[in-house]
Amino acid sequence: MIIKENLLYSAGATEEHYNPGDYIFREDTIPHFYYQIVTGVVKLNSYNDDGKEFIQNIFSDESTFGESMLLLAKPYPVNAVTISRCTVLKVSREQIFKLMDANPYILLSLCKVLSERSYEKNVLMRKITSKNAEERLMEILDILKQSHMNRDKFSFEIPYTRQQLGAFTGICVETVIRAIKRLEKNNVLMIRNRKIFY
DNA sequence: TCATTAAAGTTAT
DNA sequence: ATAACTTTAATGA
Repeated sequence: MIIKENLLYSAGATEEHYNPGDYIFREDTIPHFYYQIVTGVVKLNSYNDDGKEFIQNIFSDESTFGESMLLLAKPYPVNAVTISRCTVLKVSREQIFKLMDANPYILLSLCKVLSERSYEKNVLMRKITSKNAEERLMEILDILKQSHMNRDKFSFEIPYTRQQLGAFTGICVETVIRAIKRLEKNNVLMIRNRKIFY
């Protein structure tokens, strides 16, 4: 959790409810709010000229998203779309700036979040330059697993569909499917009723 | 090696 | 039932 919920409420936070597929904000619009997920999963995506989706990031419970654009007051370069039912706290830009003024540690934790995001992007960019789809996929599986604790083989259920993995890596679904099957043959991962365990 | 297209199978709502 | 997701196969860059 980046900012305590009661603090957000004291800053006039409103609780927003979304159904899967709802847009929280759209590309090219100006940010006016700080968003923090209470429950649910949100993706940041964009579409290329062919209409192919590219997922930039996926966030779930207790994380904030779109904060860098809010601070900069630059138009969103991505859409925020809910993947599941979501409850999200929403605080106006003015109020969140007041909060940061009054609570230096909030500023600090925001800095930390931004640094983390930047670091993750660097790692991702570095890894995603791997040659073939199979290796690229393995790299992002590694990254995803790092966020959850258990290091054991096959202990981590990938919380994404093959389509989402494809949109996340820029690989088409069919290739994801084939690559994953090959990885299963090589004992890198395990498939149990269509769920991927890594 | 991989994207694309098409078509069919499976699961979730 | 319908939509969403997965799978297989053929083709071409």
